[in-house]
Amino acid sequence: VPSAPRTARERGRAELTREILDIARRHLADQGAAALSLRAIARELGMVSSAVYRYVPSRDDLLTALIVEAYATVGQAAEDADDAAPQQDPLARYLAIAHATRDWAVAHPHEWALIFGSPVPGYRAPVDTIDPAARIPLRLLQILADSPRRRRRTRDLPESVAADLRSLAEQTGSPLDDELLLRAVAAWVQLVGLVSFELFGHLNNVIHSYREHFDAQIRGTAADLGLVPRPTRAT
Amino acid sequence: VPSAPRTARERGRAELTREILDIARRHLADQGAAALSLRAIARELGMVSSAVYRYVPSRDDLLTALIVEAYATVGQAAEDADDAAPQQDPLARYLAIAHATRDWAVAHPHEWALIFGSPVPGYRAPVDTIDPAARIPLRLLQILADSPRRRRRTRDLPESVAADLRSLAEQTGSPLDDELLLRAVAAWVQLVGLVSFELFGHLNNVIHSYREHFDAQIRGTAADLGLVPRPTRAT
DNA sequence: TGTACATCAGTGAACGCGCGTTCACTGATGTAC
DNA sequence: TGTACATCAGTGAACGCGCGTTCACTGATGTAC
Repeated sequence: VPSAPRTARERGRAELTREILDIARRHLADQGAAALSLRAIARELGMVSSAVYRYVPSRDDLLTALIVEAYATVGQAAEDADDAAPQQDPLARYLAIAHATRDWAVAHPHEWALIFGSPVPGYRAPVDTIDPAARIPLRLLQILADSPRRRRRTRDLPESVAADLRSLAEQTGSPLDDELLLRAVAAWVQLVGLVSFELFGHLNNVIHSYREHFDAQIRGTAADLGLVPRPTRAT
Repeated sequence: VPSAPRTARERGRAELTREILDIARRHLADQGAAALSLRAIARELGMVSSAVYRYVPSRDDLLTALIVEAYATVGQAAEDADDAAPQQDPLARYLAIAHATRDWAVAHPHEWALIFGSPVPGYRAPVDTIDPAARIPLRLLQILADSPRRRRRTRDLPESVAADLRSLAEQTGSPLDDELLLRAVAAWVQLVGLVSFELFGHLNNVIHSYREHFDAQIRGTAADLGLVPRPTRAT
């Protein structure tokens, strides 16, 4: 962990590094990941293309940084929305996370495609992306854990699936039973799937009120998960 | 509709056209859509690159053909599986379609990514892709329509969502009510979402028994949809 | 059946464009004595 | 405070690669009389 930059060199380096990331982020947002090019970034900086290599080891590393950043920002948006919701109202929290995620995606479609679309050809996600990618699903698990649970009939799951779910529970310290864990995974898949369907055009000509449809679907799942709204008291 | 080819020229043309599509399909399967190149195809054919333009108007048209083909083959696989299932058993039909879809995707990951991943940059899907893309979801609607329905409490949906669903019912001639239509859309999103999560690596380190997990999730949704297994009679 | 003409497949060259990455270098900035 | 040396940012040229698409052309195949 380096301390605050001192020398002019260090300050310049920090600033240029930031600037490169800014430009890369903008190019990604405008054109998508495939169009991301170190030469284009250099051009915009008024530098020669090889100079960028003083700041970025390779195009793949830059892409990795953008992926991590995308996961981090959408995760942050979701967490902020969750924190701003009434903590005793699991339904409100669930809706807050879902809508914050969708709102971010609608505002940053190429970033969304980068992290949830088809993997970039020839690119393999490094370990750094695992933790930031887990932020939203972890919150979903927490909401379920914080929420009052009614007993439900548990199905018989194959041993292999139950093992995967037990291991998930251990890794996340979740108190949920297999049935709820399975539904939690489904909820996460649904959240991402709904947003991707919208952004990738798979609901063209079918759904027009995207936000309302999304809301209805998410509420349906919340009900299936047993998340109930806090009782409103009449005044 | 041209009749069966007669002249040597026509036969040659038909064969080469087929060959180009074969090679394109193979390149797509091996390397993904981004790596698809007319020059590479020409090279493999032992032709000069410009010759390919006698058979294919442009790279985008070739890509469109591959997209349509991918939708058609996965749709066909799903329909075949449905047709092979006992028609009076909606659960069996639902499972058959789901697994056929997943099996195809696992066998053709790049094709799957082409149709359900992020849209290819700079490419806009033409109208030709709409019909083939609708085959599987249409089957899902049919299964639900063919299946005995129990009354369920319908939620209050916003007018805009209800309108979208009514219009969907009209376009598909479906007798389902809003609640079931909404759940049918959710089921379709889930099916694609689960497969994409598996193929795109979003369940890495979480789920290992993909097939069993998929099966469990699909069965859960089938139960929520009210699809019941046909009662087995003891012999 | 034979000839004149039209069709069309495939060639070869070119246009114009882009990219990631390496490497020897100059000159400015920073550091140690 | 001043000098010698080390560090490092940015240059410019190059390597080696790829792509889609157009266009004038030759020569083979097909067709109409």
